[in-house]
Amino acid sequence: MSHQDDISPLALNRISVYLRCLRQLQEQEVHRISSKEMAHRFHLSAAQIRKDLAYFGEFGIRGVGYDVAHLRERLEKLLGVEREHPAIIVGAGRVGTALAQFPGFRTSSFRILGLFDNDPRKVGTRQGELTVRHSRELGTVVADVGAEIAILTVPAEAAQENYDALVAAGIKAVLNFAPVQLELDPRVRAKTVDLTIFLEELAYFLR
Amino acid sequence: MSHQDDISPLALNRISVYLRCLRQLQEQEVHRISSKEMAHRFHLSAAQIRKDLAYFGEFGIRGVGYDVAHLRERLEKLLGVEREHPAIIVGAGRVGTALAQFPGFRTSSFRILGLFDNDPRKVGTRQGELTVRHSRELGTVVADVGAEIAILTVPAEAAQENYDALVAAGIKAVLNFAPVQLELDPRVRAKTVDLTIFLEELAYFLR
DNA sequence: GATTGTGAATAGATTCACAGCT
DNA sequence: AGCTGTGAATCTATTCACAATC
Repeated sequence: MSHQDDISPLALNRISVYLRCLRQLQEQEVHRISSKEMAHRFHLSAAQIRKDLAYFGEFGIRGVGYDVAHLRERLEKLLGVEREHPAIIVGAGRVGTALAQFPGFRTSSFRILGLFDNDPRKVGTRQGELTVRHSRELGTVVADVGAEIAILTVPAEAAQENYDALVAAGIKAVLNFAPVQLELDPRVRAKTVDLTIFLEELAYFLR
Repeated sequence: MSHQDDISPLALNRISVYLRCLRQLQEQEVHRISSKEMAHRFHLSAAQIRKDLAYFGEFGIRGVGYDVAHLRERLEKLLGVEREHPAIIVGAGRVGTALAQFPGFRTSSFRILGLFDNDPRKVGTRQGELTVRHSRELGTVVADVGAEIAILTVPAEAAQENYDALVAAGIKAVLNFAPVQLELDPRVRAKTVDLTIFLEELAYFLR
C-alpha cells in the first residue's frame, strides 16, 4: 500500500510479530517504548526492529522511542488488517471445523463466512455459527460474500483440485494445510503450512 | 547425527519437502530421478536440491540421478524420522483434539501418547484412542512414556506456564501453536506456529 | 551424453556503529 | 542524554557454471 511490494516474507512476518507485541503492550497500558526495551521484553533484536520499521517509513521519535498506539495503527494499515477480510474454509474435517470455531478470529480482521465440504453427510451440519455447504457452491458464495482468503483443510490428494476451484472462483489468497507442493496460479498467492515439516524440524535436533 | 548441527532451518525444511516428494515418487513407482526432473515436477530449484543434498553427503550418481528409495532412507535417517518419536499434546481444546486424531500421524514417526488439559470437565473424556488427563500428571507421563516432543495447544495466556512445566518434565522439543513470544529455555527447542501471522502475510498482498 | 557435486559469483539478510534528531 | 534511522560491514543463502564422474 504505502510502499513497494518486494519486502521479504521474513521481514513481513516480523512486522506481524511486532504488531502482536504492541497489542500486548497496549493492554498493559504502556504508551511509549524504545526498540531496545521491546527487544528485551519479547526476545527480539533492537537493530532489526528499527530496520524493519524504517523500511516502511519513519515511525519513531529520536531520543524518545515509538508511540505504541500510533505504531500499532500504522502497522495494521501496512498489513491491511485495519479492514475486515472475508474468508472461507474449504474442508470440514477436524482441522477445518476446529478453525471455523477458533475464537481468535473474533478479535482479528478475518471473518469466516463459509465452510465447505464435498461429503454429503457433512453438508447441512452446523459448526458454531456456520452451516457446512457443498463445495460445488464455492463459486457462488465466494462471489456473494466477496471472500478474499480461503483456508484449505482438505486431504492432500484433494488439495490441488480444490485450489484450482478456488482460483476459478476468484479467490485472492489461499492458506493451505495439506502437505503437498501445490501447482500455483500466479494470480493467487498461496502459503502452505505443513505440520509434519515443523515436527521433522524439531526431530532433527533430538539427540 | 551424520553431520554438523549448524544447518539453516530453511535448508532443513527443504529436506522435509524433498522427503515428502520422494515418498510420492515411490508411490508412483518412480525408482530414479534427477534433480532437474524433481525440480520440474514439484516446482523446486534443481541447483538448490543438489546443494542441499550435497551438504549432507554424496547421495546421487553422476550422469544418472538419485535412487528414490535410497535417498528417501538417507533423508529419513538424517531427519531422525526412521525411529518413532513419542509425543504428547497439551491443551484439549478444538485444535488439540483435532490434532490428537489427525490421521496423518499414523504414517508418520510421531506417536501421540498423551493428551492433557487442566479443565476438570475435559479430564477423563475420550478423544479417539486417548483419554484426556489432568495437566498436573504431565511430569509422570512424560517420564513413563519417554515423550520427547510436546504440541502446545493451550490459550495464549497459559502458554508460558505450560511450556515451563514441559521443560521441568524433561521434554526435549515443543511445537507451540499459541500466539506468544515464549521465553525459551536453551535446553528445549521450540517452534512457534502462529495462524494469524500466516493470514496477515496473505493479507499484505491483497490489493 | 547426462547429471552430480562444488567453487565462484551474486543476491539477500542481519548486525554494527554512529550521525542526526529531539 | 538518549534513541532513531541508516550506510557500511558482515554474515548467510541462492544461483551460476563447469569440472568430475558415471
